[in-house]
Amino acid sequence: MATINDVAAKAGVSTATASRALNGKSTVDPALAARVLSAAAELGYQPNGPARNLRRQETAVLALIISDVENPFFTSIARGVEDVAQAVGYSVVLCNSDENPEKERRYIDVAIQERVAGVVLSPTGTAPNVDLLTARRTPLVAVDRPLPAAADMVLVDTRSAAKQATTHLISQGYDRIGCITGPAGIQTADDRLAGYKDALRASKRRTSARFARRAEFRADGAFEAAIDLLSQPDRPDALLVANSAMAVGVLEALSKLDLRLGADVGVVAFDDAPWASLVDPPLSVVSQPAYDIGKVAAQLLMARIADSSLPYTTTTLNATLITRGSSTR
Amino acid sequence: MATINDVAAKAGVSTATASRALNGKSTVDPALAARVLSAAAELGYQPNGPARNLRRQETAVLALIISDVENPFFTSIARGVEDVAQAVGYSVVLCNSDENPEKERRYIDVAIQERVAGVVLSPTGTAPNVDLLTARRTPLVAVDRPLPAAADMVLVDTRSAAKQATTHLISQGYDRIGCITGPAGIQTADDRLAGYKDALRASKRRTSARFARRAEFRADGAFEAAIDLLSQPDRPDALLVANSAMAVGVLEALSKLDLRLGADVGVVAFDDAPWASLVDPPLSVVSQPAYDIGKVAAQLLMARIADSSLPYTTTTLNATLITRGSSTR
DNA sequence: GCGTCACGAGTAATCGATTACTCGACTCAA
DNA sequence: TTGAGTCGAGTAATCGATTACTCGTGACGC
Repeated sequence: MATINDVAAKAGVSTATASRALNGKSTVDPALAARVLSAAAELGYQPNGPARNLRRQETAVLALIISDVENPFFTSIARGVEDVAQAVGYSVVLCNSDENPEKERRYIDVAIQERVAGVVLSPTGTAPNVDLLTARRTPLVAVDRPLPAAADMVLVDTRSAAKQATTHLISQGYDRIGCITGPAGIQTADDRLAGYKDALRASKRRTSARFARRAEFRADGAFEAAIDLLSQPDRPDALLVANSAMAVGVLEALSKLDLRLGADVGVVAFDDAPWASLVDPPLSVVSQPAYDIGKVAAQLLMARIADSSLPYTTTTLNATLITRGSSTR
Repeated sequence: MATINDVAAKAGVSTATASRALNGKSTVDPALAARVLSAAAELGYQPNGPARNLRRQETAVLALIISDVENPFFTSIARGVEDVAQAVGYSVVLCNSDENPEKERRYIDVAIQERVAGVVLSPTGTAPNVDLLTARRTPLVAVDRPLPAAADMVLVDTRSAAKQATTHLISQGYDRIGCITGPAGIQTADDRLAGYKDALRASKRRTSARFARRAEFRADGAFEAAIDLLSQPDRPDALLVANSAMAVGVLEALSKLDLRLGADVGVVAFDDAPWASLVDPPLSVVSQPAYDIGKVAAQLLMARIADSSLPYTTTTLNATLITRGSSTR
């Protein structure tokens, strides 16, 4: 593969001049620069990234480590990050930690080793993973879930959204409201449960552990949980569901138990999936501004890359409740 | 950030020995190796990727360039690629070309510059983009869509699946069958249309351009197309839809036009989305083995990285028709 | 007892691009 | 005419890790 030396030789200049010409630096005779450029084109020269990065001690690559590529919420974030990054000439590499702290650590290691310019992370692991980054002053923005560490964060007011959704269910006349949320320790899962309890408490209802269940953020776990909840003698008559994959499981459970969505069991789920309005009745959802999360995160990251002394900020975006038929009797 | 020299100095050995110890090479006194390892741990040493890659002239990173991160079909492929890569110690970086040849080229450039070990590509652009890779003998596997170039490919027998799905609709008594597929020039879109026509021809029906529409592989385009098709005086009584995002648009159109799924308009869509069985009646689909595509692609890529002289192969996986209520009157 | 060999460890070259420093040529003003 | 200043281009150091080659030590065989 052609190197810059080959280009320089072919153009009859020194490597230094070739480098300057290729990078559009000020001080090169236009005639020489043209010779260099055409030599480069002829040879199909592509700069050697590792060599350049080694010398420059910096890269124009951002790592985006998300906890689930198959979750549309995270892929929307990805799109937001990417749009911003592209606009300023950065590339984004997406890594899938799969809610697995070990995989997360591996990708953080890769990010550090490749000396990426910055990292956007939806943290699944615990503090030690993140410390690897902060210890090296790698610019970092956490999305979706807060971090104890010193870092910028972009979050959603998920707790109050959960409260609002639950209050909505109460106002619609549902009485025994349950909640299916994600694993303990995942902040968003805990927040949604907390918001749910906030609403019950605010309306002077007793919160009962019998009506709350946890499962992986997936359809099958939610299915089991819903079957379990809805098979109780005094089953819940409404459910708050913590994301759209879980909503699939819940709706399957309703259908299996022959319960009517809305009429028998009201449902509000987090994440406005494209299919939400296709089910009958249409599904009420809490819509999260995923794309904006990514966008804001990328902007914060770019700012911090430019100036590492910036104070750390936490941006909280609003989720909005979209009521449809599934939360009305 | 600590370098290998710092580690060597701290352990009181030469950099060469430090390097050998850190890489677990044979010929190092265990005592020295232990000193090196503990020095490295103490300093929080992380190798400098660019330096290592520069010297080694190779990386343990695969690039996966897909045309739409928000399409579950592609994220399933991603998961397949990643599982295989992880198992053999490679990392995967995901790049989103967004069906945009220009973005695709940019990411291919990045892949070349970073000297990734190999590329898995769902090609959206035209030949020149890919030539950049083949000219440099970068191992390449094309997925989902064929490539004129010399490369391994992993495809789906999408044409015959489309034929089979259409034949199924015919056998269910639908008479005027339409097709909503993706943009011209995208092979899978063309194949699905071709398979659809194959079936019509095989049953001695006239294929009519009036019943075929193209749109972006998205819900909104398919919505328009469906509205358009179904507003005709002698509207189709069944539709073959080229992917699950489009299916969302089609179902929205049905609902808007007050047509009953199945009874008024039979539908079979490509991709078995998790929500397909939640709509009423459940949606019949052509299920593609996305995860396996990714898995096979990664295996082929690893094989070619190990031995570049391997003959090029094309693997065609089978899609399976899953009939549910939406294709029965 | 001496030469050979094996082995562990160090020295220094190397990967390719960038850039500090240097050098020569030329301009312009005194 | 000459010295200061400017500008363009080349030389070589540098980034950090790997590794070919070299060197010294000690074991072993003849």
